[in-house]
Amino acid sequence: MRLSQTFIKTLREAPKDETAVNGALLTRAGYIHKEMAGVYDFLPLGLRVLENIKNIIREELNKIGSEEVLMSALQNPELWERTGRFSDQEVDIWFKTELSAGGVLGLAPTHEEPMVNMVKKYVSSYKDLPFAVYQFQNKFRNELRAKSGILRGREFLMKDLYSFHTSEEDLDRFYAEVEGAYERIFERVGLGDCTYETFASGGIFSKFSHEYQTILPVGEDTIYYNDDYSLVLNKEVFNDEVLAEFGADKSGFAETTGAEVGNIFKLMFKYSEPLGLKFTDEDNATQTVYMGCYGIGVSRLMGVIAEKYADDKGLIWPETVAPFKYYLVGIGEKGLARAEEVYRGREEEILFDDRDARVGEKFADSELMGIPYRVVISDKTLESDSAEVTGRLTGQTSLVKLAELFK
RNA sequence: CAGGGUAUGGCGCAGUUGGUAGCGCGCGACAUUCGGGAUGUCGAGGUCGCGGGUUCAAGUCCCGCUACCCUGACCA
Repeated sequence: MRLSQTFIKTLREAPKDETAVNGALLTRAGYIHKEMAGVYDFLPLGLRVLENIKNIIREELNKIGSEEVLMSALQNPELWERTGRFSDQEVDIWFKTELSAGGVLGLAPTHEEPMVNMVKKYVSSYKDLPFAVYQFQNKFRNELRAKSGILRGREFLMKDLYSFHTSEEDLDRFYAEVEGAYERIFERVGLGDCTYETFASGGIFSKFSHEYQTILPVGEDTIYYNDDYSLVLNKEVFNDEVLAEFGADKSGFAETTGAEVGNIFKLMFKYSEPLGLKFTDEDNATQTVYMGCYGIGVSRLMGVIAEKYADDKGLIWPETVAPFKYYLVGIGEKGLARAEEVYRGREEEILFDDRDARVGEKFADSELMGIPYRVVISDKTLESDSAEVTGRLTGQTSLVKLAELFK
């Protein structure tokens, strides 16, 4: 991508309504644009990061045999009334809207009901099970207070996966596979060493759920961990009774804050029962489908990575999610001409700063945007037929022969 | 939702005792520059969140509203 052709411009100062690190930097660097509290647009660079994260998630979920779909945001109240979840008393974060001909619709805060309802049409025998379906979709939640940039929005991108089984054993089997996939996902996006599977309240349908918490100062959850992080618990289940189950007590645990980037549940019959998702087993008996659901807050994940990897100069994207791998700067007539040649054919991995601007500004922007490698070609570097490559994370510079630049 | 705070050119800010707005960045033109957001000259751009009120006169005082931020609560 050529910087001269994008409509984005970086800002020296963050708007004063963006105080969170992720919101301030992502806005300054031109990744996101705020529409209103908790509602953001993703600009070309931001969308690329989002897509990179999505692709990592997609790869790992496909690997464990789940299928991607895309469901609607508009919801039919009748369906949700069957589980009692359309009531504002039961679920107090609904956005509701009206049909012009009369009648209410909801904007989906999650998708258990429509997913079960959709799947019902295709499931009748044990031979149809198991399977798992997921989507990347914008969720709408009427939060009382949106905050912290894209960490907690009213409209946000979520990956939600649902699995369907003939037995609890099979549900457990798949649940473990998801745990493995999640571990790989967080590892790949660069949060592997600070994200922990955490025990949290499972609500009324299971003893625990698992949350994936990334240790982060601005995280909203309070979590407790032991010496080697082998046991991490959300504050909501950090009590003597629960600890006893793990043969532990409160001593030896330290407190910190985390951002919930994922959450997985064994739903069992919570939705399949009221919505009538049944199957016929080998003995011709009618049984209820076992379910699990597994979420990842994709846009929040992007915000968490931005928070985690940043310094006083700006963002520092891990290569796996960076919008571009290289930030190319040509200096002087020869340097510029050579940069043009280098750029050609690599438009997808190079962000070419071909603007008529001074190098200082270009360098500052490359750092603000957090592109992993800055490549500079100038008279000086051309003397040795090389380019200067500087790592954003390390700050280290080295001369690399042009012929070996991308090897 | 409770408490606190803020609303003035695209962004960040200033505006004294009420007398129809000023700075930095950014933007346009020209010139000199050109490996760390350069310098100079000229120029465009706001009627001060919205609605009412007081007054000869309101960004500035009064009333109401809205939006946004922070802390907490909430988070199915």
